[in-house]
Amino acid sequence: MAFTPVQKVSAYESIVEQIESAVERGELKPGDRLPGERKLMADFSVSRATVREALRVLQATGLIESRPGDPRGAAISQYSPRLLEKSMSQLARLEGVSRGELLQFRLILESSACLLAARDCTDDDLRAIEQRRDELVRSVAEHGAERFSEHVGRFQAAIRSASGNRLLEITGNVVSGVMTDLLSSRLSTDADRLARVRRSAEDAERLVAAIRAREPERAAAIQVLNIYRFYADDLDGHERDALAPLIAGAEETVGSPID
Amino acid sequence: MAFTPVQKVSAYESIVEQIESAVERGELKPGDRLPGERKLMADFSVSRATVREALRVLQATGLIESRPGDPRGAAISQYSPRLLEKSMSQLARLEGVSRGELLQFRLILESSACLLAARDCTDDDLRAIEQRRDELVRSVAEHGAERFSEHVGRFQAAIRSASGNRLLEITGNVVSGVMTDLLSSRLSTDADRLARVRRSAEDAERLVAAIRAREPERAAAIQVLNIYRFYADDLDGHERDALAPLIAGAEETVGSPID
DNA sequence: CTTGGGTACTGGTCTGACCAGTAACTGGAA
DNA sequence: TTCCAGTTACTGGTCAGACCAGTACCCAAG
Repeated sequence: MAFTPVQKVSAYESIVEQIESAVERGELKPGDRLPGERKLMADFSVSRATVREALRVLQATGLIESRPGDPRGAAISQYSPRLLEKSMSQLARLEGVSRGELLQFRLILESSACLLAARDCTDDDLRAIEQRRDELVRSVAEHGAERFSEHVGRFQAAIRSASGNRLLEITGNVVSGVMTDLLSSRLSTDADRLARVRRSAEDAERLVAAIRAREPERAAAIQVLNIYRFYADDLDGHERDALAPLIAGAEETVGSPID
Repeated sequence: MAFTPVQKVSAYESIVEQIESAVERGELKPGDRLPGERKLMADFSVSRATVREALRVLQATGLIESRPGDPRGAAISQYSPRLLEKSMSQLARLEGVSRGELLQFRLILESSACLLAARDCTDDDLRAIEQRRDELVRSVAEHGAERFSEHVGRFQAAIRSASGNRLLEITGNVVSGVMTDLLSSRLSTDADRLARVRRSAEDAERLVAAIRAREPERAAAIQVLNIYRFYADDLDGHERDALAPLIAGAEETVGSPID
């Protein structure tokens, strides 16, 4: 006969669970209002401090939002990737994930996004991508490397969005954000950086051409090479080795204009 | 001249930020202890309720752990993918990500993991994979579909771990977990399920052979087909179309024993 | 050296209070 | 009738002080 460990659920945990499951079951939808803390305290028959701890947890996990003074009470939030961002950057930072691993993971995501985008993006998607590309190219021509990261971020985000897969899109956005965050301190010399930025802008044009021509493999390969070359100088030998095959494959594909 | 919006940080938020940044700066490492709540309340010169709300947030984001009665105070936790899991399943559930999207994303992750594992897993990794495969095959032979999901989960987790990329590993684990979670209710008939399970066990053997033979593309393709076929019946036509090209490519690769 | 209480603490919860801030109501001006 | 400003009744944020059940640790008895 097997016994199960007793599990004592604290009061605030129970409240969190009840509200969470109400949201999961769809009884509470984004925009809906929770009662005020004083009402909740009566409903759950606990003190206000306990209610507040539960609400804090729900707020920390991005499930609800509240503003002081608002008589309408806390609101169920629209989904936002904030928590995913936090947990990803936590993973990358605390778990000591190396820059090489981060880049490798990003290459996987970005190349997949390009592949999918080239295969089945809509005309609207394509227009959005081309607009971002124009802004990027113009910004590089006018301001050089200055506002590059902002524009290239938007350009690549448009591609991820065009992939049609929101998991891929959001995860890609997060990883890309974490990367620029973590590597922003390691800026190369201005001249070097400008050269990278110019090459990246050219790659953007090739990439859009490949997407427009519906050449998935080629689009993916261009993006892999583009991102890799942009960060390659920051890697050490070992990290570069781990990426070598991906890169080699990409170079081969890009080498052949139409395969 | 540009003004910046004033941002009023509440007391508990300020506490959270201070402790978080102490961890990020490495001043607090996993296992280290925070002072008790009464000490913290004096240090930050706030009331205990405020300290507790801050600690609740830190606990919800997985940064600290505490047990009632422990005179040593709360402890900085070892990293755990709990938060990532939570945010991923939140994304999949709340954002209304379709099963097709989820599967597509998983195929991307799993095939990449197989690719990397086949390319550069260590002998230890390989041994671990083969052990999981043996357990899986034996379980299917003895108990049929009964404990399949548990064993196949461990088998695939071993492959992800062998990929050498922890981001890929953890993300893959999470997505796979979310998927089994979300689809566990949709069980097919027993006979049908048994057939799927048997085919999956055979694929596992082929997959390990490909990894052992260091055939990355082949390994990736086998896994794509394996997972796709396992879930294909649950998809509708539209969802299947979105995956078609991935599958077609995989079938081609698997078709050629050594390419 | 082990072991069983005792003790001094912990975190979880409660009560009751004050404050700054917001939404909505109200009534008078246009 | 429309519009604006002051009022009001609430909100969430914070504080103080208290009690309880539970834990780690110490120390004395075996």
